[in-house]
Amino acid sequence: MTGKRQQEVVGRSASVKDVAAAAGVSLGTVSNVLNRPYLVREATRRRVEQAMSDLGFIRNESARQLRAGRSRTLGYVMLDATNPFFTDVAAGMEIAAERADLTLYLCNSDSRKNREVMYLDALQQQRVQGILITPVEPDSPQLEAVVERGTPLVVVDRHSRDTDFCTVAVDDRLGGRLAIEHLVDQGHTSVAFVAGPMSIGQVRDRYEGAKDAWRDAGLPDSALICITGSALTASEGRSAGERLSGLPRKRRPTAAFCANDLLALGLLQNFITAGRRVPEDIAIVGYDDIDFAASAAVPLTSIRQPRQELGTKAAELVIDEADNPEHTHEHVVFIPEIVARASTLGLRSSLRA
Amino acid sequence: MTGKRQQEVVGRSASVKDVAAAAGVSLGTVSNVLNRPYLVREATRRRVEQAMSDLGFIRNESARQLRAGRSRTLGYVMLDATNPFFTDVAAGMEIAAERADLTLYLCNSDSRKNREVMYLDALQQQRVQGILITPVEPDSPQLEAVVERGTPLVVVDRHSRDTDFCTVAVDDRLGGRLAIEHLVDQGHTSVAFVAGPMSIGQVRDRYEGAKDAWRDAGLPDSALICITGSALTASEGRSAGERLSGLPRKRRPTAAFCANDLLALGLLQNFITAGRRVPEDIAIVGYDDIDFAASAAVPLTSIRQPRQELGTKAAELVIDEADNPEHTHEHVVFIPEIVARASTLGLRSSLRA
DNA sequence: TTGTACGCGTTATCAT
DNA sequence: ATGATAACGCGTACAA
Repeated sequence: MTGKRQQEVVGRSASVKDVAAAAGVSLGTVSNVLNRPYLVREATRRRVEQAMSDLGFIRNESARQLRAGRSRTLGYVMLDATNPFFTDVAAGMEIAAERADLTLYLCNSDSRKNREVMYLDALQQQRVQGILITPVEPDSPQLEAVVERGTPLVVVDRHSRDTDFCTVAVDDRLGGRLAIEHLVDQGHTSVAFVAGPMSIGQVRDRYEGAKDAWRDAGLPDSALICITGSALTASEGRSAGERLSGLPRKRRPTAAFCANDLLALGLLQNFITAGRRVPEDIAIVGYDDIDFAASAAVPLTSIRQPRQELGTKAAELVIDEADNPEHTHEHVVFIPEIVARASTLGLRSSLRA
Repeated sequence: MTGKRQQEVVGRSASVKDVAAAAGVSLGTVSNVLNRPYLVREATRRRVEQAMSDLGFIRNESARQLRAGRSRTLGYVMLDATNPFFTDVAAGMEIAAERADLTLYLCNSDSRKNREVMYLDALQQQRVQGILITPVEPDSPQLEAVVERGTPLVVVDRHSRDTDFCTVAVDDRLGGRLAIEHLVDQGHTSVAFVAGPMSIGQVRDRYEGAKDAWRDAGLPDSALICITGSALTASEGRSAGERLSGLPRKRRPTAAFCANDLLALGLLQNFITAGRRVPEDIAIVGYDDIDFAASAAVPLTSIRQPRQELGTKAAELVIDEADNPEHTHEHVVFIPEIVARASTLGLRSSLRA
């Protein structure tokens, strides 16, 4: 009954040393209770555990890590935490992390290069076990530097020319193809591709896939028009709607394929406000199949990407790279699928569904 | 030119010791270059910096922290990373964190108590400088334990009976009042409150505020009906729509106030699909003013909460608690405001706007 | 201006 | 079964 201390007052939290003193055992024994409890006699163990709870003892991860040389955490540097797509990807990573008993920290670069670099530094300084990232720019020296320093790294939802790390992405070219094939199936012979910014690699890939399918259907290039914009947002979708409405009736497409769902939802809103009917006046296909696509005023046909699987696979790959000495880099490409809803389905077709 | 080493092969990354050897200086000099560069001669400093970059040296945060006793990071345990409201709050925190030169890690509890506890543990083990949290349950022993152990803690977007930590929230009662006052202004005398789960404290507060305003307007309690559901989601909103439509025409309210925007958007979708007009057949007010509210098929009137300011203030409070010995706990309550849009504004009113 | 020795909390090894 | 001690990488006081 003599060893008890209440040194919380000092501010510095209790260490194994304090626990040892409180329990009247040596420091090594406390360590054994923590790491190899089977080596410690029942009674002793209980005494130590009691002391730990009395003192509010919490292991110091820094000290463990300094000793062990590696940490028990993963970090995901995400491009945009407010985009549902990426939070769903993150949710997939959490599944794999939990399974491997690892902690996952989310870092939001907000598409800003300097923030991305800052988080990359912080994670490396913490000696995290692995870094997942959807980078602002997939071919950057900073990513190269991370792998050179030996931190397992996986690039998510982006392709890269770099082969020194794993990548996990979705086949955007196929996604574009699926969208157009569906519209062609529905009888459309004049379609607009609402692109957003063509500077984004994925947008270009989706467009390429769309063109492939268009040609395969034997339709003329001139009947697949491309409308570009400055961002992948709903407001850009609305202004794309203005531009479509401005076209002379003869040249106006009967369908639009949008590079993502936000564009598609903006477009939809614009048409409905203008008194047009979807899909009768214009059919719309989005991309990503975010949750809101299904609950839009007219439920949206969209290209679904396996967001969660994307995250899970990516996390599994970093973990493998960290654990498995035989690890070899993989470039995983997932297959998107089309989810057909009212925004493209006429009455006849929906009877089939 | 003799000291250079390439011991990256070993896997263990370069330490100050390696840098010192490579630069041909002592370990203390390297430390000075890092922490008090002004003490080091220009030429020496450059040599050391060169060595650091040659070796890809990265400071070991664990070692620093072990020495310093405190870390340079903050953690936010968020209730639901896929809810735009919380990601906006997080964005606000990032502003304050960046300003204080701190790193912010996001942790997603996904409304699961066990995950929340896991992250709380992890953050404490890392000895983070402070913890921000929107808890599953604001009055839990786990939160109490965190503050007892001396980690600065701020509860975000929740009230708590506990006074041992700061809280930052929004006046939900006032929000409810604003919504109803607006509807009464528009001439409505029969309104539905679409609640979702009444078990959530905030939903109850909003309802209370609504009732206050209703009575103040001299309207009978019976004309403000309450429709409950199991979640704050779009699909619950749709089924609330079904129930409203099922009411006999005489008892059917002319307006609905929804406990959040997702409910409101679901309700809106249901009515539009059924061929009803908003606001002519039914006016709708949402809550949160998420970005999508403005770009819905009928732009949604909503109660805006200062999401970002909420986050910034919360982060400032943890930082203060960590830095300032004079810190006293605050319970900050922000004021919501109404954003009137087409879903409640008839033609006459919009002329005024 | 530069070099040296010590301690932070934990863990593994060795000795008892 | 338990106790003593050296290391992990860094920062700091102090000595040179």
